[in-house]
Amino acid sequence: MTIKDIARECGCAVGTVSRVLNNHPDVSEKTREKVLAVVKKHDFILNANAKLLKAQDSKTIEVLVKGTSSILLNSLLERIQKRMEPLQYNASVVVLDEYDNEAKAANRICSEQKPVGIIFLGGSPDLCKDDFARLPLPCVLISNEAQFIEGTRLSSVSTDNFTAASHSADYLLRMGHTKIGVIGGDLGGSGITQRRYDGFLASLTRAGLAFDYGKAYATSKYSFEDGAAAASRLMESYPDLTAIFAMSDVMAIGAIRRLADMGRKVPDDVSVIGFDGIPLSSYYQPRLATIRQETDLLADEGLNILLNMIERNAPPQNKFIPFEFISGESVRCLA
Amino acid sequence: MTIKDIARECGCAVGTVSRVLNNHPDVSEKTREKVLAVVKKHDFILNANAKLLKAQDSKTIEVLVKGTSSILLNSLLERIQKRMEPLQYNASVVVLDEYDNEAKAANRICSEQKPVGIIFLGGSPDLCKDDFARLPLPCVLISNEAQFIEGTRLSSVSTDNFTAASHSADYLLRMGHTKIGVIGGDLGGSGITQRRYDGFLASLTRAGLAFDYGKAYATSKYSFEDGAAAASRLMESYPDLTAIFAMSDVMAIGAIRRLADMGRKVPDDVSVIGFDGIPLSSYYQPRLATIRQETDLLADEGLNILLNMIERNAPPQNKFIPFEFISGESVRCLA
DNA sequence: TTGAAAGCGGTACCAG
DNA sequence: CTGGTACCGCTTTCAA
Repeated sequence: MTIKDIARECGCAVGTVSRVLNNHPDVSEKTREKVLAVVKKHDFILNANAKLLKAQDSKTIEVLVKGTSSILLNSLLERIQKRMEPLQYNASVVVLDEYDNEAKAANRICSEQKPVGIIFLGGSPDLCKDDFARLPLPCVLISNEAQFIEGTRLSSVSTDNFTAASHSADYLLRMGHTKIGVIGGDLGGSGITQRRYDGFLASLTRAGLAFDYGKAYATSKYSFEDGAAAASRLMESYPDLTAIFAMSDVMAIGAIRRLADMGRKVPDDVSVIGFDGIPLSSYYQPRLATIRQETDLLADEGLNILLNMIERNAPPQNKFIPFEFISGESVRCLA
Repeated sequence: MTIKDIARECGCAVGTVSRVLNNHPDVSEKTREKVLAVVKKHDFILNANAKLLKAQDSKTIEVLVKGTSSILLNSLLERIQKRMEPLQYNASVVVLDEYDNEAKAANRICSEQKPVGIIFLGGSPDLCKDDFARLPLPCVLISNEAQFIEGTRLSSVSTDNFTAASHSADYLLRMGHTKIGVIGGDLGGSGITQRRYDGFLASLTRAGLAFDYGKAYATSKYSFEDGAAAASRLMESYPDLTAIFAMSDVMAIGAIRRLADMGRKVPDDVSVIGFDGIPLSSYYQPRLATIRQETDLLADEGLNILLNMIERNAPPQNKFIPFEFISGESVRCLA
């Protein structure tokens, strides 16, 4: 079933059918109705491949998601889809594997889908600045900071990870904790992990405390299981710690569970603080102390910036959106 | 940058470049090398739109995911992608909104992407049997039961929801609970919710107990928040219940948290049992009693069945995979 | 082994 | 307002 078949059945030319299906105004009402009737009858839909092959620009905004596993990404995605709905653009979501290069993928998608803009969710963009720099269209990174990538039409909206982490650390210090362990991702690069670590360290330094990376830092992936394992290692290398700063809620919860299994109750014996503010954090027992990232705001701002770049040719922009500290029930005051 | 540009630069015809890029054997080694060099130099990639427009069949298996929000779906998706990697097929993932018709979408994708098979994750297929019936290629539903859809090349792999729910109910009964509330989705249709409800009821009936739907059933969506709200309603309509059967772990956790806030401790005051066996269930406090669905097995079996249909023209097949009951810490024995 | 050319299903321009 | 037609980038058949 092609546009040709429809045209034949309507007794008109393919061009006419195309015009009807694309809502062009220059078609007589009579013809339009006839065509629509036949189209409906067959449930006909235009072949997107042919359409894109021809098109110079589609009204599509591409959303590139890297790693579906994160709860955060899912809520961002949901919000973006909802916000795009009433707009003249349509969203196309592409899910990338954890390990493939999002900028390369973006370049390919550009030439194929011809989107008017791209939204990046997740991933760690420092890996491939060059590929990012090559992108010829408006892009926005959501939840990753892009301040460091230059020479592109690349914006970003994110939480101020440095300040937020520093805020959490200050809270722990204020509650009388000085022996603090950290559970986080791999350091290095300009990723989120490093920013959070820097913020944490800055607070400790300001308070005149040293941080012994070797005994007080445990590396963990983004999973309950890994968070739990990291907690075990931490308790071994740093048995007298009184608080743990985890770089995600998921790690924090893995840690809390493991601590409980080791007979250490949170917050009575050990305090734990998370990061992200996922819904679960307020449904866990105990409720997690954490940094709530306003995912809806992140998504909205990201979209706004992108639309500004697309429609008004606005320059790239790197924006922080405010975070909220939730004190929860997982930190005990030693003072 | 098109195949024409490459051809010009190589001093050969487009057909030759195409043959090289598709690994056809009938190209001289010399020509092949020259073409590949130029291709590499420009990082050239074929335009997928043009390719698909032309192609009769792609070696693509389409994965249609409905509703990203579910943790279960994400782990299924991950597993499927991993398993497909070494195969001759490539996976293409399409994420659908909660509310659009997956069978219609599948029909469109069929004519556009020309996949060799489709995997459906999530959604409730009873809505549109006709559209499913129209699908002209091997399909498999994972985690949904498709026993009832006829006249299609439609297979399914799922947990035996009826038996599993019945098993949970029996467990509660054996622990001395007779006043049991239920938190679940909308009933009706042949969806998972109804199957679980039927299984639950069957056990109660077998034990000679009546179930008062009006006071003992609270409807909830798949979220912590809704599970919590449902728990509130349930405690109001059925204050003296001693156990709650929740149709998902997420609902169960929402309920447990709300019960705690109402001063009812789980399992001391109220017992709660979940369903799904998501990773969180064993990291929550208390650990959840639940039905563990073997997601990896679900994914593997689904893929196997699909491949059998594609490659050996095997008939559709509806398969249950075994589940595991986890007793956890959220149910108290009254006996 | 290679080149030339006919489509795949649309869109958009040009004439009428 | 409508029909005819040249392309979009690629694959594949047919000849050379």
